[in-house]
Amino acid sequence: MAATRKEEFNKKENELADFARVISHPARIAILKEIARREECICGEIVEVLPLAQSTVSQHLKELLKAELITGTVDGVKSCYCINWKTFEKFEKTFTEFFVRTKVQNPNCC
Amino acid sequence: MAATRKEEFNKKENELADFARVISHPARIAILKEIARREECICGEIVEVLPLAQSTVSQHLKELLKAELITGTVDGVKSCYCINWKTFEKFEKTFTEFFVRTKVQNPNCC
DNA sequence: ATTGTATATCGTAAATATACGATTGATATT
DNA sequence: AATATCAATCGTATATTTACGATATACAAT
Repeated sequence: MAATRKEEFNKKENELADFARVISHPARIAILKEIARREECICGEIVEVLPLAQSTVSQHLKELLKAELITGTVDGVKSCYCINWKTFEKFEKTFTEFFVRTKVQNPNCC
Repeated sequence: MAATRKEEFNKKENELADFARVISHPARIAILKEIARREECICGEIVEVLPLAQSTVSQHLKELLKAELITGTVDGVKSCYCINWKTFEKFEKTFTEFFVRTKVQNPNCC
């Protein structure tokens, strides 16, 4: 790239694109599902389940934290992760809105 | 990377991740919205509206075609693009299912 | 036939993402 | 205090993505 042109698009478009990027890797989806399934997960449990090195899982967790899709708390030497349901709902709403609004734009659809 | 490990994740996870990747750039979202709004778009109209070079828009269109989110037909010297609503619905369903199922996994949520 | 127009493709540069091993830091155990 | 364990971070290699200009191709208009 010369330089990204993302700033030239509007906020909604960038927000949806950013949200999509967060879940655009199967590892991050698997991590989210695992944490949701267990209610809360220590990092080691996630590493055990995923076919990736510990450092790679840690990187993916960092991405999810940055997006605030999960929260992380230190429990002694371990790290415990939970889904941040508030953000999770926000993601869901943003995607749903995109799909619904885009369809509505086109009166002949469906 | 050494080599991607995506094959090691299951089909559903990879499908959702792939779908997310397609809409993980604001230009592609803007293109989809523009096509939906106009019902059908010739390439030039999209290029006019987007803050990107013609060749870059063409690349994004190719991505959307590859994902079958749009269809493209040649009309003389011009190219006309439409939303492929069938795939569009499939995307919507896949995202919705992910959000709903992940929430259901966690009985204490909401 | 020549010229113009629209768009896809090619080549390339640079940014970003993904993955891993090694290291670090912090706590827990002995 | 010494050692073990867990997880974050660093450094690095490589793959992928994004962007553009230049070029090629195909049709339209003159």
